Amino acid sequence: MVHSLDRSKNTRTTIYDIARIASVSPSTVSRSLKNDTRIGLKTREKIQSIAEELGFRPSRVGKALATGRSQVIALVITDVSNPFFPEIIYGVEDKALEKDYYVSFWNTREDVERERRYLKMLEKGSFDGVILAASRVSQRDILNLVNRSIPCVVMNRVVKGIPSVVTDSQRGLYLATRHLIDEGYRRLAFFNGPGRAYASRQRKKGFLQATYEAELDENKVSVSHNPPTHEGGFRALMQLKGVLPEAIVTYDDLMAIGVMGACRKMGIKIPQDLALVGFDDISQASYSDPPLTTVRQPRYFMGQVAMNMLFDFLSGRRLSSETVFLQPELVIRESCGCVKNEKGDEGLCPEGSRRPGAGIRLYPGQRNS
Amino acid sequence: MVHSLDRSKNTRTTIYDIARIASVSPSTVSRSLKNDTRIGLKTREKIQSIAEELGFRPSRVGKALATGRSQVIALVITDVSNPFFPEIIYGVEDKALEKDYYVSFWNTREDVERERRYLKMLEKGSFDGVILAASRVSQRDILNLVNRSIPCVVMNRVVKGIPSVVTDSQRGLYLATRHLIDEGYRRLAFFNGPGRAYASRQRKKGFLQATYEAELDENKVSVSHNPPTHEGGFRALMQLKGVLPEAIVTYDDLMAIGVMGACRKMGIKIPQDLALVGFDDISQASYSDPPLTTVRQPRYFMGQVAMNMLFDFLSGRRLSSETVFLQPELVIRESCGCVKNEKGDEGLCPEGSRRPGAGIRLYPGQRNS
DNA sequence: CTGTTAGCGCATTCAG
DNA sequence: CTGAATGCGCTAACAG
Repeated sequence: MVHSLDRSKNTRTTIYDIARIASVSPSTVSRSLKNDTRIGLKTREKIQSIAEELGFRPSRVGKALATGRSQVIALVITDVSNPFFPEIIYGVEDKALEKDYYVSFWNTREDVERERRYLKMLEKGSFDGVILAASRVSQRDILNLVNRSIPCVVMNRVVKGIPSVVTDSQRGLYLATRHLIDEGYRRLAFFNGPGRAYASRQRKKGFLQATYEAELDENKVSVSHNPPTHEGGFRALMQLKGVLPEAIVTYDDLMAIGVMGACRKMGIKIPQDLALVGFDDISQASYSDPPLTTVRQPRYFMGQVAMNMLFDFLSGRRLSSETVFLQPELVIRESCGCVKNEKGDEGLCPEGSRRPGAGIRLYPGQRNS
Repeated sequence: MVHSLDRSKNTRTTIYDIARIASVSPSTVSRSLKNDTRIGLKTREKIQSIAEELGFRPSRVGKALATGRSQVIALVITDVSNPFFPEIIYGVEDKALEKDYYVSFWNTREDVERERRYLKMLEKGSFDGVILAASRVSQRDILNLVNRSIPCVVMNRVVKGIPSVVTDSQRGLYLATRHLIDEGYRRLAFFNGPGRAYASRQRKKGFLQATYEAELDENKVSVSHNPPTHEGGFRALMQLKGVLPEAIVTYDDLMAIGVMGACRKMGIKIPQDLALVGFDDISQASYSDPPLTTVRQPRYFMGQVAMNMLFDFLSGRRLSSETVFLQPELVIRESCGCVKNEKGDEGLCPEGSRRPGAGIRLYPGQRNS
């Protein structure tokens, strides 16, 4: 069926075009396309089929102007090249797309000034909300943003008064340290991240908690602060003085991989001479040499949770500022020395072992699919 | 100075508010804020200062509806976790932000169906243009998208009739292979990527060109096709039969790193037993063990160029469908065995060596900053 | 140099 | 069950 509509040039088809063809009013079209039951079934179907036929795509911009909602949220991260983020991004994206939302990324590149500039652009911008997946600015800056009335959820950090989703990394580090102690290691070092950051403080607590509990000799336990990067780990190991620890836990996997590099250079064998445990379970962790024992954060799930919280916020369903804690999980591979590599398949990445968010169930009403 | 404006609640300040306060018409405000010289300097400044004072942020949505431009472009990539993309993304982003454009990412995750779905969402959507930084769909699909009248630029691939920006990877592979031959290697293997892809065909040509030129014994030269991943490289090496080549060139750095893993496992020493050259110069290449010799693509610059081409397109300045070829550069490190590591500083990432787009100057009117 | 007016595409009262 | 009218915030053509 061909309608007498001028689709000749670049002019987009609107609900008015459809209205004209269907001999109804634009509002009827608008309602029908949303399947509003107030419109008779016949008209509704008729209109929908016409829309289909014309390949009608509603203008998000028109809609945005009318509703005051752009259906776009902003996701602030530090750096797309950081392997920590992809899974978080996918979690956010998948949830967003389910509700026909888009996500726009903002890479601060670890630059506080840049982040501050971005936040300024975001406030009262065209975004319905913001997820700060990694933020280095002060709490004040964040609260400022929020007071400018843009809904916001933060991740990997707790900001009072703002909904947050974090992994309980104190517990994560406790688990890792405890495991090492159980395996008989006594001389332990924790290569922590930058001192002031929320996660660093939590992880340090977890580390110390485990060592205190086991009543380890304080002289055999050390904590240092380093950049949370490959190079940070490399340097930290090279700069060790005195006796080599029996085991090292690092703030994140990138550092652990840096430590591995340094050990290769120094002729230190992992895990024979040194046990090593990381944090995050980035994908490289499973094909490093040896495969890295680490503490997994349920990143994909975290992304989903954050997006859901933002949706709740947007729909006014929940204006709470609760913090959601997700549980980490110790992933034992070979670098901690308590698993023998008999099958000899290290180096290949066991897909099954990194199902996003597997086994975590803490956020009320959430399920892992 | 305090104006009698009700800023009590969530209602955003508009040009009408400013107009009222300044006792001018909205259009005067609109013009003044764009610094339109038709408006008297005094009024302009007065209005600008009022806007400033009120913290006025123009609504992109209103503007979009009025102008038919959303100031958002879509960037289609396969996977944020692929280290190939970050620099491209930054190039696009930086250029976009300069002109107050936002970029929205679309991760196809190497899934052709997903990509097709995305392209459908993009057509006539709320985007001013699309950059396909990595596309796996057919040319037809792409041309379809474009015919739906959304400006489009493709990268890393040449599509007839569409502006493209690609690295001359035939030349890249020629340079790599030629270098190995010059260094005396004669038994060469090329671990290529998937056979059908544009880049694979080009790179294979470059490899063969160099081997023909040097009149290498055909029996000592081999090409295989593999997934362009860490695992693809790992597997390719494990599956080698017969005599180990003296040197291997891989389709990309990820594969090369996979090869390194396999070699460690097999007790093959690089570069003593085997020379290795990658492609791309991802950041890991400089801190692998040993540091990887590779062919650098000017990715940051490519991103900038693509964004600029899209802008040209949008402003109607150039509707050409030219293909821009950028020149690759051979980056010699240690894995090819022609540089001795005397300083012993491998493992650290030499920042200076990866300045984005350094030294490339091929796109007319472009400069590297 | 500045104001008036009329949309851009859609959602949403309020009527009927 | 449906239509008319209005407005979201801004731009731009047309008048002065």
